[in-house]
Amino acid sequence: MNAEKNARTRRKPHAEQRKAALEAAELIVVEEGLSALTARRVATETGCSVGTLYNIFGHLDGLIGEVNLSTFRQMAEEASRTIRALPEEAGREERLAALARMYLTYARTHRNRWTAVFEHRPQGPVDQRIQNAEQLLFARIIAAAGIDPTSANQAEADSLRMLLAAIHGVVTFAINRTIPPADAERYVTLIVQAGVRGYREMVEEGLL
Amino acid sequence: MNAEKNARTRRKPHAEQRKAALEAAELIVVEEGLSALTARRVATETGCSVGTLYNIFGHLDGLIGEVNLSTFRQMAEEASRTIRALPEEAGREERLAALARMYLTYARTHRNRWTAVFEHRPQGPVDQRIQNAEQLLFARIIAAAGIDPTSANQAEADSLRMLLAAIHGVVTFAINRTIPPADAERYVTLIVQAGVRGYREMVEEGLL
DNA sequence: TCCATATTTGAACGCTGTTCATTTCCGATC
DNA sequence: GATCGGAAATGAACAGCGTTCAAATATGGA
Repeated sequence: MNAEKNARTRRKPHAEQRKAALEAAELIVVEEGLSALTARRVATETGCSVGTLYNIFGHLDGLIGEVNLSTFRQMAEEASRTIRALPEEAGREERLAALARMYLTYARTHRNRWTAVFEHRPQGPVDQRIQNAEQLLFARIIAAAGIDPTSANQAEADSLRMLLAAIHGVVTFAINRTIPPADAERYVTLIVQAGVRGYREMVEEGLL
Repeated sequence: MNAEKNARTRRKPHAEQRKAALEAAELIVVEEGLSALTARRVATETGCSVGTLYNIFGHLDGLIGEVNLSTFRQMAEEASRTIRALPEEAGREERLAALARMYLTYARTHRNRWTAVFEHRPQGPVDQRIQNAEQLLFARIIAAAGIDPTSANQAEADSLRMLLAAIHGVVTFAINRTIPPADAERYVTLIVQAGVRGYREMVEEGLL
């Protein structure tokens, strides 16, 4: 009767089912790609019914969203690791280049995971938690580049945003056009160098 | 009996059906996006049966491939137009910037068409004609940048390839993160400038 | 023990791409 | 004009998809 009491008393619903479904879903995506992820398949592998999955996640998009969220978190974690491994005296170019190579490496070694993030086009609005994870990742990169996020110099943050988009493009092509690994890594590094230096030069010329 | 004679005599099979199906498919993609493209739908709208479509195109991938091929040709045509409109004395940076803006504009004004090209992941090997169309487009850009394709300086062609990948990344983000149009155009131009200038600087420093 | 409610279930719906036995068509031959 | 044979068109059928929801089940509280 008392909803509050029920909520307190009742053991957290869906907890184990949710966890099991997520693990199964991640395994499927990692091993066979997003297109292999199916409600019936996850249900079978977790030993529950499709109906239960829909009770938990609402739509399949919800389940896919969870997988992609965990991918974003993995990438944010990798980014932290990369930044920590950087020598104290590393400059902006070096720091960004390391992050760019990390992004490329992540995409290559977690190909299906990484691909799933961009293959998935959710019908409804994007989950707030995914947007948060995305922003967190970006914030870490901003910080690693030595840019004050509250800085009045918005142009600096903008140019970094472009640089990330550019790197994403190169990684995308590297992933599905099978550029040789060594080349791709060199390319990504070059893009960072060209971007940072081109930006610096343009600032010096008063173009920005 | 005589196959050769039959082939000569018989009116070209599937000709009108093929044309009608293609037109219907393009209209659907343009107006509602790739996900609305359905074998039954095309069949209904062209007044034939699904079976006939499969006789003509083999798989739905074949039909989608045709739509994307025509998109590539449109882009190649736009590229030619852009290059022709360029002043004779325009330098590499200006020429590439114009092409990059054209790419962005095309993606924005033919959003569904452009998106379909990258949403579609064919099962089998990519159609040779699409690869040709892609190469033609790239060749035109190479030429517009004033690079001799047979040049021994492979580094120059490579750096251009990277630049295109980078621009593609920026356009991708511009398309589905809704960056304001004016900003996106500026970004793309900046990427070209940064890329060309960064490359030049690196050559001067002997890094390349 | 019994009840009310929360949870799980899986058959069913409408959709998809794809197949293929059948029918329909049409040019060549008599 | 009739007949024939192979090419072309057909659409019901199949397996699979995401999704729904009435019915079955499980469970905490009295």
